[in-house]
Amino acid sequence: MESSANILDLNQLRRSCGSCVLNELCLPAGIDRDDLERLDSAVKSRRTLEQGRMLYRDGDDFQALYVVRSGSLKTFVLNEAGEVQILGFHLPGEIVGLDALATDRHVSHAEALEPTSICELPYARLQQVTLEVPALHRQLMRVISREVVAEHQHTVMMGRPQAQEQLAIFLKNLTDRYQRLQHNGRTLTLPMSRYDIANYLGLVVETVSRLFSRMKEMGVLEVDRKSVHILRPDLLAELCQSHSASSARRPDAG
Amino acid sequence: MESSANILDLNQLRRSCGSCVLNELCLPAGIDRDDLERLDSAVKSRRTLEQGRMLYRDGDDFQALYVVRSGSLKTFVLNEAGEVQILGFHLPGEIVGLDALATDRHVSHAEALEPTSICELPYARLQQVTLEVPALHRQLMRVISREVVAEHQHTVMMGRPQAQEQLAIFLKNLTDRYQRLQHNGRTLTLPMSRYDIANYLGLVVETVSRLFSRMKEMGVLEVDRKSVHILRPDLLAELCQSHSASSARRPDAG
DNA sequence: CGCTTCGTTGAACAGCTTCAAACCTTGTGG
DNA sequence: CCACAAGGTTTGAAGCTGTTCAACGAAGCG
Repeated sequence: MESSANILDLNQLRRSCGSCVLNELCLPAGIDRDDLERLDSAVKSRRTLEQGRMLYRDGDDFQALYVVRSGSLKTFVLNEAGEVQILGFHLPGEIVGLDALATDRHVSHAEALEPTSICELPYARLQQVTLEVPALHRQLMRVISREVVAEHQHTVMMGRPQAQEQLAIFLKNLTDRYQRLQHNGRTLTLPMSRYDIANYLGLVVETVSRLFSRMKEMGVLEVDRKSVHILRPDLLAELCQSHSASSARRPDAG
Repeated sequence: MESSANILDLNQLRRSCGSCVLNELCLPAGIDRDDLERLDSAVKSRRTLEQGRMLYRDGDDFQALYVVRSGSLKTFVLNEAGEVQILGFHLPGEIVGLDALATDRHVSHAEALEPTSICELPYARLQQVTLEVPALHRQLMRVISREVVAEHQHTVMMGRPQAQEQLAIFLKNLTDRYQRLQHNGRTLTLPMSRYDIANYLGLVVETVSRLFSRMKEMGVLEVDRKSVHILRPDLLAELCQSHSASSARRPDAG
């Protein structure tokens, strides 16, 4: 097909599948090998994207849900003025495309942040299989619910009054997610730009850049462009806690 | 059961049902009267909450999904420091409880903002009915997807750099939602406090209060405590547009 | 090698937050 | 019924954090 296919590493794919939502879509639901193979052969189909390529756009017909196999995506919306708001970053094993279930059209954009391999789940076929394997329905709901909860975390992050806290939570969340992919939990290569991080957090790029520098000075981490090494996970965790004494403490406890 | 039941007005309930997700759960999916009645009798069960009462709490077992019939809810999470982050306000016809599908436990709180009537959908029974009426499965997915999209809108709102823009979008969104409930689209009674609004937008209460005052001075609206009357919907719509020339304009259009 | 984009740093500014006080509403108990 | 308490709301003044504007360096790409 195209040369970007060789970039993909088979071992990485195997690692990805181990933590793939597809896996969770089947295994814990008491599905036997027969059904699993039916699912596997029926709905899987691979697809690769170069950096910067769109998986889908706002307005596209809904065809499928997608699971990231390797690489990463960002999803975002544009307003009338052409301003971006990034909704999420999606790592291997994570699902995208749920936005289109409501109206049969996508209402956001999905773009590859790096060379990325995608597992496509044509919805018509997926629906058919969930009909034949009812336990899958429940599992699919679980996966979707996780997406809802993940967005809650994004909200919490954006709601923090201190930018440093926001970035700390962002980095902690990212390391946690990469750790599940059996990466070294302390070193990560950010697939997204500073602009993307800033936009995702509701900040400007200068602020994010300064915060990285400040955290470096504090000895929390080392940064060199896309590469981040967490020197003091304990300090990072502490920065995730609020240090402003006020801010929305709960009035009553029950 | 309890005296709060008389607060509920039958006409209002009828209005609510007209725009209820349950309605959309059935009608447009080509479900016949027979199936519809099966769904209706199987999953509906009413429940009322006084102001300040919890529908569910973080950690509660997952029992059911809930649809607001009348009144309103707020959902929120608490961090270790006891700080609140409000995730959403939920008006008649809207669904809550999806957060628990992933882990079979709720990971957020839901509290009544006013005397509120709830339609409970015990998940076990709902699942059974969706098994018998496959078209319902698709409809349920639509409803959930709408929830995802609604959270995207929350993200966009929080991502705006100007507080005034945030509040304008918030008010516009709220009037639009009440309008679908066949209320007068220009007058609304806010069920939530200024604190709640501020927290939802990631601001402090003083800022929200000042913004209301400023919008009043601008002739956009009239405010008296919980009561808000939109005098100039056109101006409000304009305030929803960004007036800061910069902020995340898209680099490329293709 | 020059161009463009991304990232970093500095200085000035603006807007939101913080702190403080007063007002109003609501509910409670004398 | 009124006084008081408690919480919600508004307004003012000061401070600070993040933004804006600007410049520069580094990396990626033709």
